[in-house]
Amino acid sequence: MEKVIVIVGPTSVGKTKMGVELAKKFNGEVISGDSMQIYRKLDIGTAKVTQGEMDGIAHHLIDIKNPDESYSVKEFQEDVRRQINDIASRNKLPIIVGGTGLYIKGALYDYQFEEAEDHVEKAREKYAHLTNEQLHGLLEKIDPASALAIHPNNRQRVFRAIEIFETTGQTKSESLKKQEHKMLYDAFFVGLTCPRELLYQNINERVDRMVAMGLLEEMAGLPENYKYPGLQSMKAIGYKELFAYFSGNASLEQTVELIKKNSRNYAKRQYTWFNNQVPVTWFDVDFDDFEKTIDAVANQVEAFVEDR
RNA sequence: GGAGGAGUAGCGAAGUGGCCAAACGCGGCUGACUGUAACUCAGUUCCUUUCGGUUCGGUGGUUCGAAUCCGCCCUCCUCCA
Repeated sequence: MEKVIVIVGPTSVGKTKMGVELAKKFNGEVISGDSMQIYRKLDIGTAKVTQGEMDGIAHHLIDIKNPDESYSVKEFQEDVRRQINDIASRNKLPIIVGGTGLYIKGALYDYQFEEAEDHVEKAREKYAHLTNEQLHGLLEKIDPASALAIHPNNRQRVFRAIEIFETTGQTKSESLKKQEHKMLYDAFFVGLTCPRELLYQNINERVDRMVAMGLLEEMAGLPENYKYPGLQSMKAIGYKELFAYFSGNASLEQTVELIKKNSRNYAKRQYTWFNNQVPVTWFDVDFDDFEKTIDAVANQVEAFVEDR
């Protein structure tokens, strides 16, 4: 099994920097595990690595889509697996850095996604008129096990479960049963963390910094066809809140506060995912002496890498 | 100094004699997650593991029973002086 380093954690803990530092120490290349940094032109709001921060380290899966394009776990899975093979074949260490839990897990575990993406919208339109309960009732008929696992109010997931059946002829629960839920790689998960209060403070400060660096201008400067709230890229925190501001329905202060809050909530969800979905080894980040944190992580990574 | 209004859980805000540990919203906390995932959804939030205990500015009453009624006191707001 290929050895892979994975750096995860909530937003604003220093994953990007850690990725670069480890890549330098262990002759690695970084693969982004972020669902929003794939988009070109969304730089400030996604806290995308800058050329300077990369410091000569190769970064993959960044800027691979335009903001009006969609992307999915399945594509990510394919892209990451290809990158891992590629990097490993050059005798370098693949280092996945990112905060998108599902994408990362989907790429490293034996998640299996069926083909047939095109019918998705159709199925969704077909049942658009149904209430949550009716929709859930429908799922209960075709896939009782999934219906039990998905809350009726979670319309999006109920839809998807129905779509899986209608487009593949196989239910979601059947599909899951075929999988082993095993990791396909020899991965070491480095989790970066810090006290909640400090994290929230960092997040708040970072949002202020983004605004100061021109977040509003970045959004305003996007081509018109990218500024559509329905786009996947425009679901990104830091952008989706801006629509209300530019249409005059929210003050700048309200908007900034909302971005901070959404970022904090997001950070919490990331914790929940990484704490419960994946075997993470957590490291406390020392922001005053990041070198110390790097050393602590590097020690364990070294032991992991040398153990072949 | 006078007139009126208000003080409810972290915040906002309902409640105006029993069904009130107190609606609802926000914020917080916890969790779920296999093609929108920076998405979507759920639970929880006075103390207590349970039994139970202590609350609705303070205090003293009325009442079988009070956040709700009465007296006094404190604080805040508006208006008059």
